[in-house]
Amino acid sequence: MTDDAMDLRARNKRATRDAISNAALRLAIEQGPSGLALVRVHDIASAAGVSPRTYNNYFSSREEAICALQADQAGRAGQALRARPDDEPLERAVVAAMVELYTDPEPDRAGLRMIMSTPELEGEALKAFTMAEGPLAEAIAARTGTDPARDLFPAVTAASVAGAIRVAGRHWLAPGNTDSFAAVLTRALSCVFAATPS
Amino acid sequence: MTDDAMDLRARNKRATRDAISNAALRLAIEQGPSGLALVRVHDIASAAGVSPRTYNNYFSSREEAICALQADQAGRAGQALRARPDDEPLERAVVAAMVELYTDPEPDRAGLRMIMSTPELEGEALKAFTMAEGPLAEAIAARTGTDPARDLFPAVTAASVAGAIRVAGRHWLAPGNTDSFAAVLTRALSCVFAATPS
DNA sequence: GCACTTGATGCGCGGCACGCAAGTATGTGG
DNA sequence: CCACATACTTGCGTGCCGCGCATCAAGTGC
Repeated sequence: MTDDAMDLRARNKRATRDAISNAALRLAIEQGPSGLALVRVHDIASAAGVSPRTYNNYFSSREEAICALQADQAGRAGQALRARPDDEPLERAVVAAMVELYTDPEPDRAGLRMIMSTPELEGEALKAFTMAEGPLAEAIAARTGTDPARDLFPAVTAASVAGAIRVAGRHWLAPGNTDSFAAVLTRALSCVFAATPS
Repeated sequence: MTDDAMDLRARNKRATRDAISNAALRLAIEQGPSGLALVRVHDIASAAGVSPRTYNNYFSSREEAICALQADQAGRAGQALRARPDDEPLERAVVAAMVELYTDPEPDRAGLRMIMSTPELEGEALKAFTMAEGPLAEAIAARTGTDPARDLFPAVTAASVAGAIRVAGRHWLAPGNTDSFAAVLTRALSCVFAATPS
């Protein structure tokens, strides 16, 4: 899973991918939410030290490039839950897995704010989040011993968890908030498992 | 709210908007999920009896045009919940409101399948769904008497409800399913309010 | 070292979003 | 009934983008 576990080709590929994605996010943050249109593909590519043509060998839209890191992280949700001990009850396992996933490291406020305050980027991030629901639902089903094909519980819970993470992010970004993301996330997730106001 | 409640200008505007959006959806269905790229703006416009330039006075992307109907419907979620009697308990009110919203009329299988099996359209629909969560959260907060600024419950629940509707849609489209959408939707929503497998 | 695989790049085409400036239909006051 | 104000439609031009194709270079296995 680490760099030296893959051959040179794979490492270079990941390196350029990360370079492009980091450059895209950085430029987007510099321009601010209102200036997304000013972030040209050419700028991203040259900031990443790569040709424009190469840029879209990796991404087919600016939004995709900017949100790639978020997408990768969300994609690990399923495996994060599976990594919890089998005998842990669902709620505890979900909270622990998601807190671990989103606390290492603490999310970048500027990047998250940029994404969540730009409709086009939010849409892209949303897509990534939703893609992650499938594996997460399977992990939940495996843990609860339910059949995803017949029972809607795993899928609905996965969607709820994803939604809670989004809500937590939004609340964490709210002006004047001082709590750690882990704290907010825990509060949000507790709402999923308790149908009454906290 | 009905047609004759607005002046001619507004009625014409809505008429062309609907014409464009219907044409877009129809053409998309004809081409199927894999052929979205073949649905040109020019085709949509001429099918709607309007110039290409007018098309993007209303929509700035094919996806937006195709998903406009879904988006409008989702946007009514908040008001649908507010329309329920004040003394109705939350779960009952939510289920009733959403079933009413999504059963008049029964969703179009072809359109829904088209959208949910095309990543780009799914992303657009997702965005529309998420936009509707805000008003829905406010309606939930008003009903439960909680403060949306301090308590995450309304927002998380709104997100969960939206997620449940999506899951219901996906399950309803699954091959071999014979239940009505209302039935599936009710089952999915019940998962939101019960943290244990049904 | 050599043939093969795979990623990077340059070029060109078709398409799209959108600003701008008429042209035209709709609503209003005299 | 008519002129004026409003705002929707349309054509045109511009700049940017996604992507197929052919080529080149770096990496890999024998």
